[in-house]
Amino acid sequence: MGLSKKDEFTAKQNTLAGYAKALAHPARVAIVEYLSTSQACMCGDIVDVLPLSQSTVSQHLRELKSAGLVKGEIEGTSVCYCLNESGWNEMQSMLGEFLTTMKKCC
Amino acid sequence: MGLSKKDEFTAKQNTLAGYAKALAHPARVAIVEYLSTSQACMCGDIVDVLPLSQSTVSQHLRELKSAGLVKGEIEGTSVCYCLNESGWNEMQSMLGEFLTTMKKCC
DNA sequence: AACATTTATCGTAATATTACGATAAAGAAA
DNA sequence: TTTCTTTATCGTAATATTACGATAAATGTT
Repeated sequence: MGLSKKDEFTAKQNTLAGYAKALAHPARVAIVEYLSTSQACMCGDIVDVLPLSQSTVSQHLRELKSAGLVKGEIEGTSVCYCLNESGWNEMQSMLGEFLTTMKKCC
Repeated sequence: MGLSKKDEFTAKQNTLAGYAKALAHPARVAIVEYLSTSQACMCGDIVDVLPLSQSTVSQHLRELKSAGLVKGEIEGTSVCYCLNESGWNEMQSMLGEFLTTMKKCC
Protein backbone atom coordinates (compact mmCIF):
# COMPACT_ATOMS: atom_id res chain seq x y z
CA MET A 1 0.00 0.00 0.00
CA GLY A 2 1.78 3.03 1.26
CA LEU A 3 0.27 4.53 4.39
CA SER A 4 -3.29 5.35 5.03
CA LYS A 5 -3.70 8.98 3.80
CA LYS A 6 -6.80 9.33 5.94
CA ASP A 7 -5.55 12.54 7.54
CA GLU A 8 -5.38 14.11 4.12
CA PHE A 9 -9.16 14.18 4.07
CA THR A 10 -11.56 16.18 6.21
CA ALA A 11 -13.01 14.90 9.45
CA LYS A 12 -16.45 14.86 7.91
CA GLN A 13 -15.32 12.78 4.98
CA ASN A 14 -13.69 10.32 7.34
CA THR A 15 -16.71 10.15 9.64
CA LEU A 16 -19.09 9.51 6.80
CA ALA A 17 -16.76 6.90 5.34
CA GLY A 18 -16.59 5.30 8.77
CA TYR A 19 -20.34 4.97 9.03
CA ALA A 20 -20.47 3.57 5.53
CA LYS A 21 -17.75 1.09 6.34
CA ALA A 22 -19.74 -0.15 9.31
CA LEU A 23 -22.50 -1.18 6.92
CA ALA A 24 -20.16 -2.34 4.18
CA HIS A 25 -20.62 -6.02 4.93
CA PRO A 26 -23.84 -8.01 4.52
CA ALA A 27 -23.32 -9.69 7.89
CA ARG A 28 -23.39 -6.34 9.64
CA VAL A 29 -26.46 -5.27 7.70
CA ALA A 30 -28.08 -8.52 8.79
CA ILE A 31 -27.10 -7.96 12.41
CA VAL A 32 -28.59 -4.49 12.39
CA GLU A 33 -31.77 -5.79 10.79
CA TYR A 34 -32.01 -8.52 13.38
CA LEU A 35 -31.50 -6.10 16.26
CA SER A 36 -34.18 -3.92 14.74
CA THR A 37 -36.87 -6.57 14.29
CA SER A 38 -36.26 -8.70 17.37
CA GLN A 39 -37.98 -6.60 19.94
CA ALA A 40 -36.35 -8.31 22.89
CA CYS A 41 -32.89 -6.86 22.26
CA MET A 42 -31.69 -9.92 24.17
CA CYS A 43 -28.81 -11.23 22.15
CA GLY A 44 -26.34 -14.00 21.64
CA ASP A 45 -28.95 -15.67 19.50
CA ILE A 46 -27.62 -13.44 16.74
CA VAL A 47 -25.11 -16.21 16.38
CA ASP A 48 -27.95 -18.69 15.85
CA VAL A 49 -29.58 -16.80 12.99
CA LEU A 50 -26.38 -15.95 11.14
CA PRO A 51 -24.27 -18.40 9.15
CA LEU A 52 -21.17 -17.35 11.03
CA SER A 53 -19.24 -18.54 14.02
CA GLN A 54 -19.54 -16.97 17.43
CA SER A 55 -16.17 -15.29 17.23
CA THR A 56 -16.88 -13.78 13.82
CA VAL A 57 -20.20 -12.39 14.98
CA SER A 58 -18.50 -10.94 18.03
CA GLN A 59 -15.97 -9.28 15.76
CA HIS A 60 -18.69 -7.72 13.61
CA LEU A 61 -20.50 -6.52 16.71
CA ARG A 62 -17.36 -4.84 17.94
CA GLU A 63 -17.05 -2.96 14.67
CA LEU A 64 -20.64 -1.81 14.86
CA LYS A 65 -20.05 -0.77 18.44
CA SER A 66 -16.88 1.16 17.67
CA ALA A 67 -18.73 2.92 14.85
CA GLY A 68 -21.28 4.01 17.46
CA LEU A 69 -24.20 2.25 15.81
CA VAL A 70 -24.68 -0.44 18.42
CA LYS A 71 -24.30 -0.58 22.17
CA GLY A 72 -24.08 -3.58 24.44
CA GLU A 73 -24.97 -3.85 28.08
CA ILE A 74 -23.84 -6.70 30.26
CA GLU A 75 -26.81 -8.55 31.70
CA GLY A 76 -25.65 -11.27 34.00
CA THR A 77 -23.71 -13.77 31.96
CA SER A 78 -25.01 -12.54 28.62
CA VAL A 79 -24.90 -9.21 26.81
CA CYS A 80 -27.87 -7.21 25.61
CA TYR A 81 -27.07 -5.63 22.27
CA CYS A 82 -29.17 -2.75 21.00
CA LEU A 83 -29.07 -0.20 18.25
CA ASN A 84 -27.59 3.04 19.50
CA GLU A 85 -30.14 5.67 18.59
CA SER A 86 -27.82 8.67 18.79
CA GLY A 87 -25.32 7.05 16.45
CA TRP A 88 -27.99 6.33 13.89
CA ASN A 89 -29.30 9.86 14.21
CA GLU A 90 -25.90 11.32 13.53
CA MET A 91 -25.37 9.01 10.60
CA GLN A 92 -28.79 9.81 9.21
CA SER A 93 -28.28 13.55 9.44
CA MET A 94 -24.81 13.40 7.89
CA LEU A 95 -26.02 11.19 5.10
CA GLY A 96 -29.14 13.24 4.64
CA GLU A 97 -27.13 16.43 4.24
CA PHE A 98 -24.74 14.65 1.92
CA LEU A 99 -27.53 13.35 -0.28
CA THR A 100 -29.73 16.43 -0.38
CA THR A 101 -26.96 18.88 -1.19
CA MET A 102 -25.74 16.60 -3.93
CA LYS A 103 -26.21 17.86 -7.44
CA LYS A 104 -26.10 15.51 -10.37
CA CYS A 105 -24.72 17.36 -13.31
CA CYS A 106 -25.53 15.10 -16.28
CA MET B 1 -10.25 -16.01 6.01
CA GLY B 2 -12.29 -18.87 4.67
CA LEU B 3 -14.44 -18.01 1.70
CA SER B 4 -16.71 -15.06 1.29
CA LYS B 5 -20.09 -16.21 2.66
CA LYS B 6 -21.81 -13.46 0.71
CA ASP B 7 -24.33 -15.84 -0.83
CA GLU B 8 -25.49 -16.77 2.64
CA PHE B 9 -27.09 -13.35 2.89
CA THR B 10 -30.00 -11.88 0.98
CA ALA B 11 -29.62 -9.92 -2.23
CA LYS B 12 -30.88 -6.83 -0.49
CA GLN B 13 -28.36 -7.12 2.29
CA ASN B 14 -25.59 -7.52 -0.26
CA THR B 15 -26.78 -4.62 -2.38
CA LEU B 16 -27.01 -2.29 0.57
CA ALA B 17 -23.60 -3.40 1.79
CA GLY B 18 -22.26 -2.78 -1.70
CA TYR B 19 -23.48 0.79 -1.76
CA ALA B 20 -22.07 1.34 1.70
CA LYS B 21 -18.76 -0.10 0.63
CA ALA B 22 -18.59 2.33 -2.26
CA LEU B 23 -18.63 5.19 0.25
CA ALA B 24 -16.47 3.43 2.80
CA HIS B 25 -13.35 5.36 1.94
CA PRO B 26 -12.81 9.11 2.46
CA ALA B 27 -11.26 9.44 -1.00
CA ARG B 28 -14.45 8.20 -2.62
CA VAL B 29 -16.56 10.48 -0.46
CA ALA B 30 -14.30 13.33 -1.58
CA ILE B 31 -14.62 12.34 -5.22
CA VAL B 32 -18.40 12.30 -5.00
CA GLU B 33 -18.40 15.68 -3.25
CA TYR B 34 -16.16 17.08 -5.93
CA LEU B 35 -18.32 15.75 -8.75
CA SER B 36 -21.30 17.27 -7.00
CA THR B 37 -19.95 20.77 -6.48
CA SER B 38 -17.93 21.21 -9.66
CA GLN B 39 -20.68 22.05 -12.06
CA ALA B 40 -18.63 21.36 -15.12
CA CYS B 41 -18.50 17.60 -14.63
CA MET B 42 -15.35 17.79 -16.74
CA CYS B 43 -12.92 15.59 -14.93
CA GLY B 44 -9.34 14.47 -14.66
CA ASP B 45 -8.75 17.47 -12.44
CA ILE B 46 -10.08 15.22 -9.70
CA VAL B 47 -6.51 14.05 -9.61
CA ASP B 48 -5.39 17.63 -9.00
CA VAL B 49 -7.60 18.23 -6.00
CA LEU B 50 -6.98 14.92 -4.29
CA PRO B 51 -3.77 13.91 -2.52
CA LEU B 52 -3.57 10.72 -4.53
CA SER B 53 -1.87 9.55 -7.65
CA GLN B 54 -3.61 9.31 -11.00
CA SER B 55 -3.78 5.54 -10.92
CA THR B 56 -5.24 5.45 -7.43
CA VAL B 57 -7.93 7.95 -8.35
CA SER B 58 -8.73 5.92 -11.43
CA GLN B 59 -9.10 2.84 -9.25
CA HIS B 60 -11.50 4.62 -6.88
CA LEU B 61 -13.50 5.90 -9.83
CA ARG B 62 -13.82 2.40 -11.18
CA GLU B 63 -15.24 1.22 -7.87
CA LEU B 64 -17.76 4.03 -7.80
CA LYS B 65 -18.68 3.21 -11.37
CA SER B 66 -19.10 -0.50 -10.71
CA ALA B 67 -21.29 0.36 -7.73
CA GLY B 68 -23.46 2.35 -10.14
CA LEU B 69 -22.95 5.66 -8.39
CA VAL B 70 -20.83 7.29 -11.07
CA LYS B 71 -20.78 7.14 -14.82
CA GLY B 72 -18.08 8.24 -17.23
CA GLU B 73 -18.41 9.31 -20.81
CA ILE B 74 -15.51 9.51 -23.15
CA GLU B 75 -15.11 13.01 -24.51
CA GLY B 76 -12.28 13.12 -26.97
CA THR B 77 -9.11 12.31 -25.15
CA SER B 78 -10.55 12.88 -21.70
CA VAL B 79 -13.43 11.38 -19.76
CA CYS B 80 -16.38 13.22 -18.31
CA TYR B 81 -17.30 11.73 -14.98
CA CYS B 82 -20.71 12.43 -13.47
CA LEU B 83 -22.84 11.20 -10.64
CA ASN B 84 -25.27 8.57 -11.85
CA GLU B 85 -28.65 9.80 -10.69
CA SER B 86 -30.46 6.48 -10.91
CA GLY B 87 -27.84 4.76 -8.81
CA TRP B 88 -28.12 7.39 -6.11
CA ASN B 89 -31.87 7.17 -6.24
CA GLU B 90 -31.80 3.44 -5.68
CA MET B 91 -29.32 3.78 -2.87
CA GLN B 92 -31.34 6.54 -1.28
CA SER B 93 -34.56 4.56 -1.39
CA MET B 94 -32.92 1.39 -0.06
CA LEU B 95 -31.24 3.27 2.72
CA GLY B 96 -34.35 5.29 3.44
CA GLU B 97 -36.40 2.16 3.84
CA PHE B 98 -33.70 0.60 5.94
CA LEU B 99 -33.51 3.60 8.25
CA THR B 100 -37.20 4.35 8.59
CA THR B 101 -38.29 0.79 9.32
CA MET B 102 -35.55 0.50 11.91
CA LYS B 103 -36.70 0.29 15.48
CA LYS B 104 -34.32 1.03 18.32
CA CYS B 105 -35.30 -1.12 21.24
CA CYS B 106 -33.42 0.42 24.20
C1' DA C 1 -15.73 -25.73 44.95
C1' DA C 2 -16.73 -27.64 40.37
C1' DC C 3 -19.04 -27.08 36.25
C1' DA C 4 -21.82 -24.79 32.62
C1' DT C 5 -22.96 -20.84 29.80
C1' DT C 6 -21.98 -16.73 27.46
C1' DT C 7 -19.09 -13.50 25.25
C1' DA C 8 -14.43 -11.45 24.18
C1' DT C 9 -10.02 -11.96 22.62
C1' DC C 10 -5.86 -14.28 20.66
C1' DG C 11 -3.55 -16.54 17.02
C1' DT C 12 -3.59 -17.40 12.41
C1' DA C 13 -4.65 -18.02 7.51
C1' DA C 14 -6.93 -16.52 3.30
C1' DT C 15 -8.37 -12.82 0.75
C1' DA C 16 -9.38 -7.93 -0.28
C1' DT C 17 -8.19 -3.19 -0.32
C1' DT C 18 -5.25 0.63 -0.99
C1' DA C 19 -1.55 2.78 -3.03
C1' DC C 20 2.13 3.72 -6.25
C1' DG C 21 4.99 3.75 -10.44
C1' DA C 22 5.35 2.07 -14.98
C1' DT C 23 3.29 1.25 -19.04
C1' DA C 24 -0.35 0.70 -22.48
C1' DA C 25 -4.12 2.61 -25.28
C1' DA C 26 -6.45 6.18 -27.73
C1' DG C 27 -7.40 10.48 -29.44
C1' DA C 28 -5.59 15.43 -30.32
C1' DA C 29 -2.12 18.47 -31.94
C1' DA C 30 2.17 19.43 -34.16
C1' DT D 1 3.92 10.48 -38.64
C1' DT D 2 5.51 11.96 -34.32
C1' DT D 3 4.41 13.84 -30.10
C1' DC D 4 1.52 15.22 -26.26
C1' DT D 5 -2.31 14.56 -23.20
C1' DT D 6 -5.44 11.87 -20.81
C1' DT D 7 -7.03 7.81 -18.70
C1' DA D 8 -6.93 2.67 -17.80
C1' DT D 9 -4.57 -1.19 -16.53
C1' DC D 10 -0.66 -4.11 -14.90
C1' DG D 11 2.53 -5.43 -11.46
C1' DT D 12 3.57 -5.23 -6.90
C1' DA D 13 3.94 -4.17 -1.97
C1' DA D 14 1.86 -2.87 2.41
C1' DT D 15 -1.97 -3.18 5.15
C1' DA D 16 -6.75 -4.28 6.40
C1' DT D 17 -10.59 -7.31 6.54
C1' DT D 18 -12.85 -11.57 7.22
C1' DA D 19 -13.18 -15.88 9.13
C1' DC D 20 -12.36 -19.74 12.17
C1' DG D 21 -10.96 -22.51 16.22
C1' DA D 22 -9.05 -22.30 20.66
C1' DT D 23 -8.92 -20.24 24.80
C1' DA D 24 -9.68 -16.83 28.38
C1' DA D 25 -12.77 -14.19 31.41
C1' DA D 26 -16.84 -13.59 33.89
C1' DT D 27 -20.97 -14.87 35.81
C1' DG D 28 -24.47 -18.30 36.93
C1' DT D 29 -25.70 -23.04 38.56
C1' DT D 30 -25.14 -27.30 41.04
